[in-house]
Parts: sequence; structure tokens; C-alpha cells
Amino acid sequence: MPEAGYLDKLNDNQRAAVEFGVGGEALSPPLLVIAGAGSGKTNTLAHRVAHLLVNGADPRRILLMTFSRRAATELTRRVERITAQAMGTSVAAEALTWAGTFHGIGARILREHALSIGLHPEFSIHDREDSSDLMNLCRHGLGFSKTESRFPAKGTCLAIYSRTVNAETPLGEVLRDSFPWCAQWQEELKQLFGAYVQAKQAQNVLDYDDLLLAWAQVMADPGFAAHIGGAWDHVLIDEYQDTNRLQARILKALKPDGRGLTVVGDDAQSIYAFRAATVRNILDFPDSFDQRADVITLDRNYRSTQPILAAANAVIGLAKERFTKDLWTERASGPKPQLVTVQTETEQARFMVDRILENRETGMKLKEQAVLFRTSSHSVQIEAELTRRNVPYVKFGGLKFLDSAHVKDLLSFLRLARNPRDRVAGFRVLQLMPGIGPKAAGRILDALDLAPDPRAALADVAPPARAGADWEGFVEAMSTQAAWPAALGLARAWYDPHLDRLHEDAEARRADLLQLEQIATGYPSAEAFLTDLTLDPPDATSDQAGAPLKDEDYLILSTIHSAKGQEWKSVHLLNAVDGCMPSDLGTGSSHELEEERRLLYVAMTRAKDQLTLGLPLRFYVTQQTRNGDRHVYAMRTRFIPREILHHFESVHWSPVQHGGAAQRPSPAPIDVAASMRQMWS
DNA sequence: TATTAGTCTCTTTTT
DNA sequence: GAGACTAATA
Repeated sequence: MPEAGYLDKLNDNQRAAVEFGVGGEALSPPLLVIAGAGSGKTNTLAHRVAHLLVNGADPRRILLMTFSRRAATELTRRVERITAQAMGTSVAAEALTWAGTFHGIGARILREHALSIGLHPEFSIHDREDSSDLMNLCRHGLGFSKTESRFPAKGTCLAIYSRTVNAETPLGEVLRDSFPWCAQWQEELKQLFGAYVQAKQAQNVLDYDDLLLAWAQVMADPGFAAHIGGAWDHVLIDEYQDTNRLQARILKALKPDGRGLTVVGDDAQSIYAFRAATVRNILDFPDSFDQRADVITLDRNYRSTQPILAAANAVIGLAKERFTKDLWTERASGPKPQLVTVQTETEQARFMVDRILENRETGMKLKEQAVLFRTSSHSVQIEAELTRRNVPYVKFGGLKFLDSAHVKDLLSFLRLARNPRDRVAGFRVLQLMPGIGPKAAGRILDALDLAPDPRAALADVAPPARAGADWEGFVEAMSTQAAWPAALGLARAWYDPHLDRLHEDAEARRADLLQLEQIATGYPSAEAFLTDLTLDPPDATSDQAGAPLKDEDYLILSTIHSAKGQEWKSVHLLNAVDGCMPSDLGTGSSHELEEERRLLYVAMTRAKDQLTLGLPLRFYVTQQTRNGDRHVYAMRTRFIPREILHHFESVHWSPVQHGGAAQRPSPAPIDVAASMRQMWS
């Protein structure tokens, strides 16, 4: 009998979730764990996996699907620790080979079985940007860019396509419910999507949706489904409230009777409906198998103090529909969350940074604090203030490393070298050379398309006169077969002169590319590198003020979406005003409005000890400049109405009382320290 | 045909 | 304040 002491620290419900159905003769019946914010969800899930291992489960036959790769890594790390404690020897985390996101696992399965399901094993994966570029090519090809009244933009087309696929809903319904202003284009869109799918197949590429769609489609074959599903005894899914119908269908096909299946989630934290996630998945889960799934609820919160939790409960308590109970905690002491009224966003930024540095003086590290916001662009003011006062920070969400032009250029070259039929990559790369525009690029790609061996055909292509010497270098770089990771060095050597010509700030961008090469050396192959980079791009861009070193202390800035699953001692939420929370784009249907409410709830429940909501009375809007006034007078968010205001402490702050607005605020202590260190480093 | 300058619209959250 | 499309120019 294995040592069971490792379960002692769990509470009764957590323990029930961990031990449910483990150790019996058969696989456990389906289990749904409703885990409220801060209820020890990850810990419970990790313990359940560890408990399975301790009871003899084979780690290679466990499938763990989480929302992000970061979550998967964290989970496997904890499993390793717990098993080490329980069994003395550690089950190597590498043995848990099947841990990742739905998309990541899908990509892996499709690649492994590519030949038997009619896919090319070297297919490339398009990220959203690439996908909308391809959609745009199709859109032009069909002549929809020249319609009399304006045809939906490429991004909108892709969003509509993506929703029909992920929600498994007919186009007509999607248009009616989510994109009513595009409803007149139904026939054209249908035609466009047909062309888009054809283009993807001809070019040997899959987009994000295909990773799920193709997976789901091969699972429709009972023999194949049994083969794939039989590879795992236990399937555990985290953040189940953020899965969509397509994902639910895959899950059902993997484990038709639900045995061995565990899903964990919290309907109050469902914030990805815009990506076709539906809370119905979690609500309908118990009844979707012959044997009804058991439900275990974790409602004890270990994270936040009572006043913070009370305020969060009050906010979510006003939701129209709700299925989980209020959370409770024994962390009684602590101040109420503060609602801080300031005049402008600039003042808000100044106040927040003051508060953050005050906290730091009392011993709270920057890393233990975070600034959260609804929209990536809301952070510009605070970023400026942090830079001015020399406070290091890292921003999550918003612009990614991969979104910058130079990184995309280089990766496109790499992709084109692997897969010369990848038209999006080709279109981009060719136009980097002077004298080649859309027309010439299209002509060259057409020639490659017709050739049986596109790589060889490249040498025969007549280059446009003006491309000249650049063209020769390009053909040479394309036809050189280099081993990995030397191939990336080769690509960079090719790109280098173009970088100088195209960008003013070539030096900064060159540093990014060097960093990319560093990352690349950690991967065994170009495929693995490109796939990983597309499915799980690095968050931070390096051109931000002093990209902090790993061991240095830095503040976290994050969108609320990217803050999922995290926690900090002190959380500062920007712009708790109507128009930002809820976003004025998200107030269309009550459906969307409820999601915005949950978003506020998620933000508030990230805080352990201190929660501050900023309330600028006036903020600038970039919208509706034609109406003249560049700013708007804001109201407190509608999600904190007067009835629940007593859960908060209202504060007015103005720079005059706090050191004076006229004189320059004296530099913060950290400023001095940092610059002194810099003198000698 | 490529490039540039100028006018227009739309602006979230992410795998 | 950027991307998309158009018109004018090299």
C-alpha cells in the first residue's frame, strides 16, 4: 500500500476529487469538478494525476489538456513533486508525454498519423495573421474586394469562418446571431470559405481551427477513434468552461462512455465565448454519458481575504444566470478593495505606480503585484509612467513577439524553404525584394504551383528585371539544404541586408532575430520549432524598455484574459469605468454583457491581499473623433452599482495632495538604485 | 508594373 | 494611429 500522507493537506472536497474512482478494478466513471477561483484547482488536479500514478497508472497513458502550455508545464512540475514525496522516487515529468493544449495535442496526432489520413506530414501551421492573409488572397481572387458596398474585411471573414467551425453552427445562424451586419453577404461568404479551404489544402497548410476540425473528423471514424482513444486510460481537462462544441465532440469521441474522464472548470470564470467557447459544455457534461457524471464542488477559497472575496461575490451575484455557489474563505483580515477616483488616465497611472512603489517599500516585491486591464492598449499610460520612473515590467497579452514584421519575415522564409507551396509565406517573402510587388509575386508563385517540383522550378523562373542580384541570392538561399538549426542562420544571413533597407531601427530588430536564433537552438527540428512558435508564442517582446533579466524583480502587466489562473498579493485594475469594463464593443447582447461581468470577477479574484480599482473620470477615446471632443466623461462600471458599493472603500486621489503636480515628482528610490547599478554593470 | 502619397474606415479579449 | 484601398507617378 503506498504512503497516503501526501493527501493529508487536502480538504475533504479536494480529497474526494483526487480519490474519486481511483484504485478500483475498472476505470473511474466520468467526473466533473467545479472549482471556484483560488480553490486550489491546479493543486487538486496535480494530486489526482499523482494519485493515479501512485496507484499504478502508466504516465504515458494519461492525457492532460490545459488551456496554455504554461499551465501544462506547471501541472507536470507539481505532479513530479508530489509523486516524489509520495513514492520516494520521482516519476519523471517527461514520462507525462501527453500534456498540452487541445491545439497542440491535435497537431501532434495529425502529424503522427498524417499519412494514413491523407495529410502531408510536413504541413505548416498558420497563425491567425497568416490565416487572414490567406483569406485576403482568396477574397481578392474572387473579386470581393471590389464590391459596390463594402465587403467584410479579412479579419472579419476569418472570425466568421472560425466561429462556424468551432461552434458547429450553420453559417446563416452565425451571421444572424454574431455578425448581423454581414448577413447580406451569406452567399459570397460561403463561396469565399470554399475557396479558402481549397487554398489551404493545395498549399499544404492547416490553420488553428483545422487542428481541431481535422482531429474531430478523423475521430468520426469508429475504428480510428477507438485506436486514438485507446491510447489513453485517463483523460483530464482543465478550464473546461472555455472549451467549444468542437472540442467537446472530440472529447466525447475519445471516451464515448466517459470512463477515465475528468474535467475541471468554473462557469463563473468563462471568458472565452468570443472564441466560441460555451458554458453549456460544462453544464451539460454530467448528462452526456450513459452513466451520469459525478460532480464535486470546491468552494473554499485559499487565495483572497474575506473583504476582497465578498466584493467579488457581490459582483458575480448580480449575474443573470449562475450555477456555482459563493466562495468562502477563512482569511478574515485585510482592507476592503479600494475604488480610487482620479481625474484622468495619466493621474491613474501616477497613482498606481505610487502605490506599487509604496508596497515595494514595505517589502512586497514587484513580482507579487500586477496591473490588469481589459484591453491591451489601456496600458500605454502606465507603461509610460513605469518607463519614466525606471520600474522594470513585463507585459502579457497584446502584441506578441511573432507579430513584429521582421520576425514574421524571417519565419516566412523558413517556412517557404520547408514548404514551397505555402503561398502566404511566399507572397510575403518575395515582396521583400525590391522590384517585386503583388503582381510579380503572384506570377512567380503560380509558376511554382504548376511545377511538380517547386523547389527546382525556382531556378527556371524569370525574375523581374529590377530584382537583379537580390534574386540570385534568394534562389541560392532557398535551394541550400541546411541542417537544423543552421537553416535559421542561413535565413538570417539572407534577410540581413533586407532588414537594413526596410527598417529604420534595424539594430533593435536584429537583436530580436538573434534572440530567435537562441530559442531555435533548443528545438530538434524546424517543424518542432515552427509548430511550437505558432501554437505557443513567447509573450514578451524584447524592444520594451529594458527587457528584465529572469532573476531581476519586475512588475507584471497583463490583460485580464492572460491573467487567467494566476494570482498576486496586490492587484491594480485599470479603468473600472463603463466603456472599458464592459468594453463598449461588448454591450451588444446580454450574452456579451454577462461575459464582461465575469471578466471583472476574474480580475478581482486574482488578488490575495490588496485590490485597487482605478476610476478615471475622464479618458480619451480614439473612437468617434468626428464628434469633436477627444475625451469622454466616464461613469463607474455598471457592474458595481450603488447596492454593492459598501463592499468597497471609495477614495479620491489628486496629485496636488500627494507631492504636488507642479513640481516634478521626485524619482522613486528604485530609480537611484537601478541607475547606480547600471553605472558599474 | 512598382511605388508612393493620400483618403477612407475601424479600432477587444487568444489557441 | 494603423491598415486598406485608390490615384498618381516613376
